[in-house]
Amino acid sequence: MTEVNAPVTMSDVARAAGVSTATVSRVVNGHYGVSAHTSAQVRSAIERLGYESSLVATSLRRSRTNVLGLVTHSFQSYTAEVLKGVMQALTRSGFDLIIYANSDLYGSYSEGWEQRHLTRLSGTLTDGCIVVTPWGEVQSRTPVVAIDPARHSTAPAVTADNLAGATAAVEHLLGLGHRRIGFIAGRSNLAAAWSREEGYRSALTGAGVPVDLTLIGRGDFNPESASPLARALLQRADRPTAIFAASDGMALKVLEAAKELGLSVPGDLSVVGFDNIPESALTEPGLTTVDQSMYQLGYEAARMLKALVTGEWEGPRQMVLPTSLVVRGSTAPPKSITRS
Amino acid sequence: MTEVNAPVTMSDVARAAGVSTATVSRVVNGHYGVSAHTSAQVRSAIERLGYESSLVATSLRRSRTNVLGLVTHSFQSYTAEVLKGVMQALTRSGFDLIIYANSDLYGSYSEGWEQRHLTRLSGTLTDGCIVVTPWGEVQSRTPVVAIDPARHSTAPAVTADNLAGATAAVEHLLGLGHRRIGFIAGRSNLAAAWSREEGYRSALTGAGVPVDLTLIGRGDFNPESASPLARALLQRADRPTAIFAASDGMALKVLEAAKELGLSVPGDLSVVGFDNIPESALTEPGLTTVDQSMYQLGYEAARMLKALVTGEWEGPRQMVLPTSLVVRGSTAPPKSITRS
DNA sequence: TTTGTAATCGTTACCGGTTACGTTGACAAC
DNA sequence: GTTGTCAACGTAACCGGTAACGATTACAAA
Repeated sequence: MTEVNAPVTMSDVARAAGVSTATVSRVVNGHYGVSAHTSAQVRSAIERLGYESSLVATSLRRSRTNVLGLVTHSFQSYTAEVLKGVMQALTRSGFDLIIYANSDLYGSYSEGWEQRHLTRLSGTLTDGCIVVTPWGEVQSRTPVVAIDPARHSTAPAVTADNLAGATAAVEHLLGLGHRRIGFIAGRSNLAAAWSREEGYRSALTGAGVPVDLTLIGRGDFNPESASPLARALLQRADRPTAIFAASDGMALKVLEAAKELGLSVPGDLSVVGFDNIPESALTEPGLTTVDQSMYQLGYEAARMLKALVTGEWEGPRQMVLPTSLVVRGSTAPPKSITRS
Repeated sequence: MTEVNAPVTMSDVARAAGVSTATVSRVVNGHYGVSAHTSAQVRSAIERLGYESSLVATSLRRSRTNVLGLVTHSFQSYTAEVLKGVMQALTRSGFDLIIYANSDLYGSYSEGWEQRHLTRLSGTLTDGCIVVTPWGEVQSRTPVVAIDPARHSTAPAVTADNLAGATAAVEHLLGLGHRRIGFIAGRSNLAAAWSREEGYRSALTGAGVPVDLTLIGRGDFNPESASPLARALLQRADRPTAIFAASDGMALKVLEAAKELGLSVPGDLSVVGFDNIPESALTEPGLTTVDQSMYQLGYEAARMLKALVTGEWEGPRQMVLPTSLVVRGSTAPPKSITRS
């Protein structure tokens, strides 16, 4: 890297080409009203000086920047998968992507981060934003698409079919013969968390198993939040024979807790997660989970945002993507039951 | 989301509080020269209107923004792992992160992308940048740390010990009894690609095995580039008994090609990769590879950049992190050899 | 030759902040 | 009473671009 103290600006180019900055601007943006000769002069000066327009200055003055934003609270496996999908959807679209992530100055779960980030970017920098797991409603001058939105949100959003997924997961456990099934919930203001709990409840009810509130632990999707909850459930005299966690990150902590307590999985305890993050396939045994294709979520969100920005979107503004159960080694019939 | 057409600006706050924008700015930035009473007035107005400073406007005028940048050419597993490390290092550091990725308008491998991105950001938006796998030297007003830099670069950089890793990988194959070992190289202008090839050569030479240039395929780290090369190697009459690919992405394509040609791994062919991306553990059989902790690369790069920006860096400006061989199911002794 | 029109290009206000500088007024020292 | 000092605040220039508008010129038509 070479340190350069004087960045080359548009007026440098203008001076070198012997024209005004307005003309340079016209050349750069391909606007009407520049003679071929002048244009060539300017282009040559740009080339010679290595000029590149400042994203900041441009976006301050202009409404359209051809940059889409993505704001996220933290950066984990989930986010990474989403990002891959977003990038795929944006390839050769003419839109660049800016991802903004904060350094958590206000603490891990400071409310309103999505609004703060959004305001800082959306003022001018980006033409629209994707918000990953927002906590509430947000305001913005430019279109916003949420991935895993807050409950009761009517804003554009892409989400997985959490209800069906959770139902399938619990029905899988019921089918294996489990009746005492614990649940570790996610942050309740997220629609995803709510739907997954709803799936858990309806599957039980559908099978004629009463919902035991003491078997429900209140986590917040943060893996660490699951450890004490899992331990509490597993140290009960009448411990559940299976635990369904609302996210893989939390499910992995359940596996950890079981190991610490000397319980074998799936012998003494079956565990099911939700998300199908890459890590869930690497545990021993592999984690049975619900796949929600975070890649697909990102891809569809980006596609929708792109179209909203250009004003071409015609489909529904809320999209639900299918989920599927992935059965791995962490689930088996409970010991006390012998299935035919 | 609610669409709002008038974003609240600093002058809105100033008007509401009955002061000038200069005073608001002083309050926001905690500068000297505002009475407690006025300050309270302004703060109240900010709260009431929900004002948030525009990152763009601020960075245009100011030199310091407390935002670090990361520019990358594409977004794959490798990048995602790096990002996790970067975010970890930046947690509670007071620096936010902006990731800039382009949409590939100029084609997948347009030269000079890193300089273009950097110039657009570094003008003002960021205090410094991490560049992931740059193709050449870059110029910038602000500090730049490269991850996997170009060859012969003397700029600040973090890289894995590619030479040792590649040597270990090939020695592993040699130890299993392989003698005809193919190699699929990476993009040669990257130092990483060069070192990995150097490791391949020196391991062979060290074992008294002559380097057969026809066994070396020239890839570019792009997974797709490996497919035809792998097929070419495997369709030879005297096909190699093992292939070492300079990246996991390419190694996975070798596995694919082998499968298509009806070759069993590791029975007919051993395969070794480099990187240890999550996917490499999920294949059947698992891919033997060299772990380079991309997480660690990101973490250290961010740590270095942070210190360079604040002027506190004292260590060496080029850092090499250790690698380790991860043996999985894709390597075994060649069929013709029986080891004692 | 005069006039109209369109092409070309410069001037300037502006985007939303920051900051150098100037102004005001309160208070203390002379 | 005058002067000096300093805190508190406003004014205006500025960052690097964009775009509305006005000015200039060339060329064709009258």
